[in-house]
Amino acid sequence: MPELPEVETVCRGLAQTIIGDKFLSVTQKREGLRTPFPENMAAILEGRKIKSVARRAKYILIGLDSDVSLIVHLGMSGKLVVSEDNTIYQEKKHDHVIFKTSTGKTITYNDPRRFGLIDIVKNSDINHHKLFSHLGVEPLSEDFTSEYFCSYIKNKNQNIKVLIMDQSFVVGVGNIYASESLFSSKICPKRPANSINQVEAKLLIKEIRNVLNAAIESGGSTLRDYVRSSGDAGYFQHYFNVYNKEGKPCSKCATEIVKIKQAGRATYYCPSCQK
DNA sequence: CTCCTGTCCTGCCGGC
DNA sequence: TGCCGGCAGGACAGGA
Repeated sequence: MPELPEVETVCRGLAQTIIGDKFLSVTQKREGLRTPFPENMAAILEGRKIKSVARRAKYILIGLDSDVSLIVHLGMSGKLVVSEDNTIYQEKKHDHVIFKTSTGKTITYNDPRRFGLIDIVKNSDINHHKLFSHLGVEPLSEDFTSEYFCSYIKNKNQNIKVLIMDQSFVVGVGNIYASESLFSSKICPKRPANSINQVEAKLLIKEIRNVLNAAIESGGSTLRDYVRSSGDAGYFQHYFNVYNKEGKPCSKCATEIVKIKQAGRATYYCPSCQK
């Protein structure tokens, strides 16, 4: 999926284009995705004005004037694309929900693998919502400190790479940025989490933020099918140091990048730089 | 508890 | 050329 930078990019794109619009019509082409769509979704949304667009973890929160929020998660392959030109909507394969707004925009939720989800929650209930209650700290917030890091990992024997992808520890870091930030920190992804000392924790926090911020600056990464809400591709993938680079020379020391599997997911690292 | 595996679904790529 | 296995940016349940 889109990881934090991609979701952030989509949110910023949406915020610039759809705030102030009203939902005119909502058409769903199926009953749901990973979970069923909310009951009466169209009735709840139609006529409502969009007040805000925000991100929590990898969730997009579209706040409405009825004090509820539309929650959208893009899963692995979801896209939320806005077209602004008031033209007739042309259905594409895997368009699951089509939102039309009062200013002639069409927002389509397209998701081939259907791992995403859409829900509607009262704003006052968001933090208690099943999807949100277990979430850890935002990596770009001040809550992600080395004290938090070190106390969390105390009894964790889990690989550090798997841990930084765990959304109950820190949110938004997915498979790409986990490998990339460990490379920048010179930390081997196979290290048990509780072997990370405070100096390394500080460095890793810094590098996670650097990598995420750099990716946001670049408009996210575009692999197979992620596109920004404008429909434009991001270009952070050109700056990958290790992700998808198996067998290629390390940018720092020219050692071949290695690919391993951890918790069922591919991990890329430089066996020479990362200790 | 902690940690790992399997699973949801479609599409794409590489190997044969 | 075509078929097939494996893999893909996530997250959850369930089991060891």
